[in-house]
Amino acid sequence: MNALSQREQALFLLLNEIGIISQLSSARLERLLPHGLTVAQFGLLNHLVRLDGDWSPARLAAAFQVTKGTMTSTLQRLEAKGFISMRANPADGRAKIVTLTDAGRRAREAALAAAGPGLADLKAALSPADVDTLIPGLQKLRIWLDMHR
Amino acid sequence: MNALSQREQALFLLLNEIGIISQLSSARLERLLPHGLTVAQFGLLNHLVRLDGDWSPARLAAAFQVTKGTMTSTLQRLEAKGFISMRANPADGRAKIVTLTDAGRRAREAALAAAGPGLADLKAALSPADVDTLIPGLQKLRIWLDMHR
DNA sequence: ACCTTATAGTTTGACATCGTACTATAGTCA
DNA sequence: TGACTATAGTACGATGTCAAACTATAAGGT
Repeated sequence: MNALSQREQALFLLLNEIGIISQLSSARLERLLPHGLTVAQFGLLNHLVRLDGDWSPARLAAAFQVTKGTMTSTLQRLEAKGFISMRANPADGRAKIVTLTDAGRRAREAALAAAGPGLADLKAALSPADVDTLIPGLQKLRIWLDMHR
Repeated sequence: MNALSQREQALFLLLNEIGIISQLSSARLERLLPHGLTVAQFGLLNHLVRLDGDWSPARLAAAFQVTKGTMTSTLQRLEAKGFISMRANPADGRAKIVTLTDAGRRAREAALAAAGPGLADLKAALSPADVDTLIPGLQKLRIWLDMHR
């Protein structure tokens, strides 16, 4: 009936918790974001601000570990909002170059300011020690999953 | 420029890792499932098998922490596959009663058997101690998020 | 040069999810 | 009994996501 070992059950529980947290925290964050930004869009803006330089959609897809199709869609929506611009890569006829616009930079600032309080509330849920305990294990799991897909 | 304290940044990183793991592990599981079952559908079948009794869509939505609309949609797809049946609740004209069918029970068995190996592989990623370390903190976070939404 | 393979990006169809709005039934209370 | 409020379920539109199929360009090998 239950074909899972105890260890497998623990792993199952772990992934279950992670799924629920992901869902709840995304919904929570998204409600705070301005300009109708989604979590995916906000993440992309943050990435482009922090790691300046030229990014192709393919590199972005790899960085976020989503498919190219998913990245195409998110980039199109951000472009429609005027927060990024895309141009052809003169050195590679297949590729595009993604650039953050000034409006995108401002939107990211506003989003960060709006999201801050939501994150601050979370301090009540987890102590700094809790967070430090969780992060290494989760990174291990994330890296393993990334390498074995 | 970066309006987040160090602690907030750590929390942000934590939620980021959780989001990526959730995405990768769901995609991984879904590739293994038979009958075109999705993770959401599989979770629902598991729930109905383990916790026998009568469940309304509303109770299921609360248990899975999704909206009623989401649950309506998933239940309709499972019903179309013949894995659950729904009937009106004679004691409450608003409510429905969800029941697992025999085909649903068999599909869940098959799905569990198919998912087992994928979970077993994960043992290579995390030791039992790692899992035991992660679960309490994640539960704390999940419960807090659930209570504050 | 040509053929094969790899990579970049888009499109499409299916699903889960949210939030909002809506209908119908229950329950409460004056 | 009648009005207000709460709950159950559904519908809709938007978004993210995947997988698969497709086009276009690049790179390698013979």
